[in-house]
Amino acid sequence: MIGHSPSEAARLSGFSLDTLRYYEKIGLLNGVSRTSGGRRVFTDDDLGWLGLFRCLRDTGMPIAQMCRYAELAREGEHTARERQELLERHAERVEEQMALLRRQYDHLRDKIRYYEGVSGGVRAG
Amino acid sequence: MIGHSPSEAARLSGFSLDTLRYYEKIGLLNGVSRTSGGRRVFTDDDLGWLGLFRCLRDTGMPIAQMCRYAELAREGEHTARERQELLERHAERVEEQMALLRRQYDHLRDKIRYYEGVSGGVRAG
DNA sequence: TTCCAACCTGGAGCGCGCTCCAGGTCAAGC
DNA sequence: GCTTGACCTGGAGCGCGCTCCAGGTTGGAA
Repeated sequence: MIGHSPSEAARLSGFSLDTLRYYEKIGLLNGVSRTSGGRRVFTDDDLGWLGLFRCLRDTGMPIAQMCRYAELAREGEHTARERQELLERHAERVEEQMALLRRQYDHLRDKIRYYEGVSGGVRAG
Repeated sequence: MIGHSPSEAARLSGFSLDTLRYYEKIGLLNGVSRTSGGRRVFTDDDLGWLGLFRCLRDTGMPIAQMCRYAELAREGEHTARERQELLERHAERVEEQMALLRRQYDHLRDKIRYYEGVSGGVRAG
């Protein structure tokens, strides 16, 4: 539970320093503690949140929705169901996203296969 | 080989009218023919290109790179190898993208599973 | 004590990919 | 001929998610 410096938090989370500050500024990251000199100290719990944000961002969740989730979590245990539903709906969108990505990847592979064949008669690129 | 109206092209390609015009403006879509009155007529070949652009966009290729590809295609058959390599490199990035997406999806599902368990002791959201 | 790298703040700026708008033209149906 | 809706152009504007900047502070090492 020793704190982490901003640069350490950046390294561990994969977010830039500016992004960490930005996340705090918009209220996504809440209550990050400070040294007496005013410098941020990230706890393991903060890093846990950052890990979640990393997951949600990588799967395409808009920041506004992550803010909503974080806010719910701050409101306490009685919002657990709503948070769960939020994540569930997101997971469903991710599934669609994965399906689309796979379909288009297959198209792309087909296209490449045309090029691998004899070099004649390829249309539309 | 009958031409398609702009709105038809939009419907068939899934791009908006504005996007079709934008793609032509930046030179991604090239040489779209016109009626005597100045209105666009999209050929099946144009739609083929739009289908490719749809595939590439859905898989996250930046527009600049699609422009590069289209330009190469215009230069003729001798750029076939370079185009193939461009697509191949893109396909590899898509594979990484899919792997990341799956990993993060699994994390997300883990997270949801915590909520499905008893409602106690959940950290970081 | 002095140095310097890491950190702080508020706010402006940016890159991307569209999206919207004003003001005008075209053409099919009545 | 008139209406109406689809279309045209050039250019401004937007939403997102950062990213950068200026100018100042902090704090550990030499």
